[in-house]
Amino acid sequence: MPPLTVGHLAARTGLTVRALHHYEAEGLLTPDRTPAGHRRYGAAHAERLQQIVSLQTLGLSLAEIRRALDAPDLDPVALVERQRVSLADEAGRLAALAEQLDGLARLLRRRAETGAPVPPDHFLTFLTTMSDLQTHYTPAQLQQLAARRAALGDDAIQAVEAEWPRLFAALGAELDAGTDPATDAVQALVRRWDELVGMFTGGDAGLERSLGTAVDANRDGVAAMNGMTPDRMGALFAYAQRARDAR
Amino acid sequence: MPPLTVGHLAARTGLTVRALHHYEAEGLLTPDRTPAGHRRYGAAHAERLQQIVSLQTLGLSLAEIRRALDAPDLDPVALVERQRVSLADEAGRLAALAEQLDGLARLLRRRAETGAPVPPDHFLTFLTTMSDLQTHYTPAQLQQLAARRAALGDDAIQAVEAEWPRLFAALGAELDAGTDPATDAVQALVRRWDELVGMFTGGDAGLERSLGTAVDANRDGVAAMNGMTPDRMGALFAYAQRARDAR
DNA sequence: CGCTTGACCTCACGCGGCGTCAGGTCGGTA
DNA sequence: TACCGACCTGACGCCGCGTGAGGTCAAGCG
Repeated sequence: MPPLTVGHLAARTGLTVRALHHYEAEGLLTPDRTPAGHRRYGAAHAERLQQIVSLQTLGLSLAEIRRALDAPDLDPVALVERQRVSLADEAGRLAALAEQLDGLARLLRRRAETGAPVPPDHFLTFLTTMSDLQTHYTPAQLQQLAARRAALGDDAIQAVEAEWPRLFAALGAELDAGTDPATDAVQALVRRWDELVGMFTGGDAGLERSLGTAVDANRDGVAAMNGMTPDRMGALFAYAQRARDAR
Repeated sequence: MPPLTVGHLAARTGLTVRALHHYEAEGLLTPDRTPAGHRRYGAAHAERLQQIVSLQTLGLSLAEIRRALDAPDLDPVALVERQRVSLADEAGRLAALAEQLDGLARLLRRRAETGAPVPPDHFLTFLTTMSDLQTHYTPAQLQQLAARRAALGDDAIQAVEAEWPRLFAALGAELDAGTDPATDAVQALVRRWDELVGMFTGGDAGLERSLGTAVDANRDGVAAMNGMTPDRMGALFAYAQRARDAR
């Protein structure tokens, strides 16, 4: 097999001519030259290129690849471990993002189904509220929440989230009627409230605390997301707390 | 609350002064100015900044954010859906990468345990072989493989991968001894071989075919990864095939 | 031989989201 | 009034190439 021109090597590897030029400029892969200055890539070059591409798929930068290829004391274990760590970080970031997007999508679906689509300006309020809520959780907690949701399954989540508005409405009705919080009916509603929270947190006390402070710090946004005024929501929360205290 | 200076707004939001300058240069957030030209950010600016940051966490570029904030007809559903799709792509890419890194890590561990650590030059061969192997699978198949492994659990994988060298050794011994492939002992070994492959593919015929072509196309590398010469591996494969034909 | 066509060459800017100087001005305090 | 820190603008750098611009080389055809 005679040496290849850049174009042919590019075609074979699926890379671009420009990329090969770039690798040369970076000192990664230096081909031979014809008298007129055209590049010639032999078998050894092709092999080195394979290694470059492989290391690239592992997420190494070109500078790191150069160091790795030029260092004869390359430590495979350390290299792979480093990449695994940075990959894990990246995966965590993506998971948090997915968490947020899924939450947002669920919220939008719910509103669309109940005939109350989210207008653009409210949407941005929701969005910032959700972002703010997330800042109250540690990355580990976010992963925990995602795992929890995965365990519950999409349908169960849908059901739970659809139940919240109904629960708030029912409790609000009792509040307006002036029902004593110690009444069985109110007690049942509040127990269900705590159950729903429990499904979300999986009973983890740390998560429950984080949820509490997150909601406290974003009362207005949370109220808007549930279609209530902040005052109304405050009253509902207080009423529920009185019911809990009563038992 | 009086208007904030850049420095104070930066401190409050955790952004940098430079970032705020940049947002202004991009037309995203234009504060008021004092007579001397210093920036003043009021409540409205802070709110808009929140929205900018939120949209950024969703993975929008600054240009996209500007369009989203300036367009009064912003469609939340479409926006969230778009981001979810691109996120899914990204997650798929990461999963494939994780697959590769985990495979590599397992390989390295296995060699370290058997007292045959991987030297740097061999490591690069392994690496390119693994990359090449992956090109024979579709992204969907790679996710399938990852799921399969997750289902099996780490320990089972360890066990399976530790068994391959023993199996090859045992079969090689029979081959060298000239044992008839129809013999019970050989038949048992080859059945175990097929079982191990089955654990990997989950019995999926498409996956099995892909595995076959992938290995065929990378005999040399696969042989090296298993500590054999290509010839030796070819002989072993042929011997196993004769055993299968015999039943 | 010259002409055309396509592949090759080098040089250089562009992208995205800022980080990071450099060199000068403003505001509040000693 | 002098000083310090915070502010200002302008400009380059990063990374992995994409994408021209403008010129040269190689090969086939008449």
